[in-house]
Amino acid sequence: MTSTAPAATTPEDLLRGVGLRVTAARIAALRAVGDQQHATADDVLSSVRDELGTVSVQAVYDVLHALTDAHLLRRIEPAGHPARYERRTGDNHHHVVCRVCGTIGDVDCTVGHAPCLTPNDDHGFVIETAEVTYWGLCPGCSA
Amino acid sequence: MTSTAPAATTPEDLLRGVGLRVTAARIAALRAVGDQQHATADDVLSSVRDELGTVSVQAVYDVLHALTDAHLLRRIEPAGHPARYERRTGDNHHHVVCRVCGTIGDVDCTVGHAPCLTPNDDHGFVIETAEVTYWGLCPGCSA
DNA sequence: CCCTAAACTGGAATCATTCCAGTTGTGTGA
DNA sequence: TCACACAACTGGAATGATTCCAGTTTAGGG
Repeated sequence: MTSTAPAATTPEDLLRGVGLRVTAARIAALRAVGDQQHATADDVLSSVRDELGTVSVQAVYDVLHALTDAHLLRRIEPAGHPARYERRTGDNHHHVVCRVCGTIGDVDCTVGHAPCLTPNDDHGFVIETAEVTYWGLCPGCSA
Repeated sequence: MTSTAPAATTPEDLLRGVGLRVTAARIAALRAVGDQQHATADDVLSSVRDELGTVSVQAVYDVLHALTDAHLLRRIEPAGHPARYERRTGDNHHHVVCRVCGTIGDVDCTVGHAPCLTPNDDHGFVIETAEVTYWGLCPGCSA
C-alpha cells in the first residue's frame, strides 16, 4: 500500500463530499470494493472484518446501500448471482458475465454513446437508463 | 377467446415437439404464461391451481425449468424482482422495467439486429448473447 | 464537550428458490 | 393391451441473500 500520493481523493474526502458521516466501516468498505472490483456483499463483509474485527452483517448492507445511494458505488445484479458492487460510477459502462464461473468484466459502450437507448416502441414508458449484460464464457472457462 | 382455429399448434403438440411428456401441469403452465405475459412463478402457481386444484410448488418450478430448457418459455430476471416467464422465445427482444411497480414491457431490438452485441474490448470472453434492460417509468407510474 | 440524529449490533424473519425422499403417472416395448 | 421403468409430482425441510426490528453506540454540529 504505502499511500504515497497525498493529493488523490481520500475515502474520507469522498464521504464528506457527498455529505455522509465518516465511519470506519464506510472507509473499509470503500477500500474493499476498490481492491476487489465487482465484490459481493459477502466479499466486502470478509474484507471489512479482516480490517476492523467484528462488524455486523447489517452494517455492511447499510454501508453498501448508503454508498450506492450516494453514487460512490454502483450495484450490479446479474441474474442468478448475488449483487456485486463496483467503484466505476457515472459512466455508462456495461458488463460481461461468465455463464460458468460468474466472473464479471467491464465493457465500455462503444457504438456512439448509448446505443440501444432509444427503442422505437417504448410502450409509453419514460425510459431513464439502458443496461446491457453480455453473457458468455471467460478466458478460463472457454478452455 | 373461443379457440376457433383448430390448426394452431396445441400445447400438447408443442410439448411433444420438444420431446417432453404431456402432463396437465405443463399444459396449464404453458397456457398461464400465454394468458399473462411476464408471469412470475407464483402467478403461474395460482393460475395452475385454479385450473387443476392441488399442485405443489415444486411441480411448478420443475415445469418452468423444463419448459425454459426446451425453449418453449424464456425466463427473465430483472434486478430486485423475482424471475418472470414469457412465451416469446427465439427472437432477440428486450425489456422495459418500471422502477416503481415492476411492470414489464417487450421492446424489439431496432438498431440493425443485435446492436450492442460486439463490444470492442471483450476481455477475452467468448460472448454468446447480449441482454438489454431498459429502466424507467410505466405510463401509469409516470403520472 | 454535550446531545441528537445517524450509524451499528445481533438476532429473527422474509422471500424466492432448491434439495430430498418417497409416490404417482406417462408412454414405450413386449 | 398391458406392465414396468423412468420421468414427473408431492410435501416438507433447507438454503442463501437480504431485510426488519429494537436497543446501543458514536460522529460531529452547536
